[in-house]
Amino acid sequence: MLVERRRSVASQATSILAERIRTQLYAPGSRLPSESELAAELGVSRASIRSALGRLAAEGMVLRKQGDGTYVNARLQHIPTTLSGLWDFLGLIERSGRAPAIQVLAQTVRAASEHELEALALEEDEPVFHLRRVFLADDTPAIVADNAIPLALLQQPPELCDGQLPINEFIARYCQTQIAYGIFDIDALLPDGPTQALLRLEDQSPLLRLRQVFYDRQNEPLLCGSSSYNEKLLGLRLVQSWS
Amino acid sequence: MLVERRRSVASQATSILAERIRTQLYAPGSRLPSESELAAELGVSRASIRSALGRLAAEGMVLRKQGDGTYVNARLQHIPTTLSGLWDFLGLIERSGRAPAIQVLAQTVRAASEHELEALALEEDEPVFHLRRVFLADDTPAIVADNAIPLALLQQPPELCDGQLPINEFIARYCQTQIAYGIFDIDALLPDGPTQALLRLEDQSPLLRLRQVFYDRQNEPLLCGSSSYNEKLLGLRLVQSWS
DNA sequence: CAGTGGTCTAGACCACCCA
DNA sequence: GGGTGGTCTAGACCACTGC
Repeated sequence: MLVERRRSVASQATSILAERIRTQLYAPGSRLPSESELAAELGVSRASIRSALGRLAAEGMVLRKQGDGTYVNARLQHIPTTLSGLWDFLGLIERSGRAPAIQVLAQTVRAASEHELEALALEEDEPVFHLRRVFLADDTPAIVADNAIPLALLQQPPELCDGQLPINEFIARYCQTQIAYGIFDIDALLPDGPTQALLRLEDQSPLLRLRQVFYDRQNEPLLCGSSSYNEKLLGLRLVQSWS
Repeated sequence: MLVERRRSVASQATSILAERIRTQLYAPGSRLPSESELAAELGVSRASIRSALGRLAAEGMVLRKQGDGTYVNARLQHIPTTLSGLWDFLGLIERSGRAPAIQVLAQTVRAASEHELEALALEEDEPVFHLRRVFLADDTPAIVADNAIPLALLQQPPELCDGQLPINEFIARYCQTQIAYGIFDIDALLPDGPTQALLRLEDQSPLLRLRQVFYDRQNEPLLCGSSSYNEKLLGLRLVQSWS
């Protein structure tokens, strides 16, 4: 049953169960088979099944009741957003039911700003690769994202990089490394002139801003950036479950 | 070594390791003992140690490198906020280095608003218990929080309830149930007059707003509410780590 | 190569819920 | 009491890293 290589058994089990819930093979509100039954059916250990159910429970897709069973959450058929999904702008737009697209506005090399010098631990006057993009939802601008990467990390000439890539894939492809973690600051602000024009905002309605710094496994800064959301358009909805 | 009752071994191990990092017994940037060594030292299985390290890694406190070891994250000495910590306003203020306090502004029973009727799945004209509070950071108002609970859920006369309690303890104490999960919407908005006055805002600077609905294990709505942050004062900082 | 973290299993016991 | 999820253990093998 579970035979793919290179993908963990627990991860495959998660996908299978999520799919069964999505297709309502396990109907909303109904009780799933017990962990032992699922383990036997999929030919894996109960620990692997528990790992899979744990991930689904963390996303709110299922509710577990000790001594009773595991139930499909009937309230969450159309509300999937996790914290890690927050920075996946394309997925965010897609899940809102709109067609996502990326428009690259600028892809340049410039001196690092003061804030970038500190955040990226750079030497004075060290250049960064600056990527400015707009994420469109059904052709309507929804997010403006600016990202700066130390030029020294790029393994390719900047003009050859594909600015359409999601930022984690961009890093993986052109910096030959992986994002281990990120630190995010969320605040609210009134858009400046250019941002207001880019997002085609009529009034001065406030925006959500996400500023982020990503680090690799060696704890070296990879990227810092700032993204402004038109949250009227997208809506940031999270699920948080306890123990 | 690990002898407390009623608290899981993995949870106790998490506390022990977190404490060792906090007190720099494991210095910033240094490598922790291997999982097997920790398991032997604490007298628990490697699985329990891995569970503990997994939680610390999710919060960014340690970085794990396959084939190498687990390292104390030197960058995160003073940046602890997880998604679940976002709704713990007292802790949020405390971690920002200020003295937290709660001021109860209103503790009343009133008819449910239209939005509350739907969110809490109430019958027409059903009353709710409404709690309006301000969270102070060093005596400066930082957050205005409004919460509505179906009156039918309260096991005590509303005037006898202690409005100073954190909302999850309030629910546990007076509704005899527990929050299983919550759905949160984040947006940005300009404060209305009363809010602006309560938070003592001089200009019309935008606020972060968190709207939430909590559910219990039976998937019944427990509470809905809205909290406005003065994020200039507090700052919302999150850590997200991958795989 | 030896040692590390990553994955998985089989089996055990407990706390809890419901009939 | 029987079945469920919650916890924990011991042991195994793998993938990867650094020397």
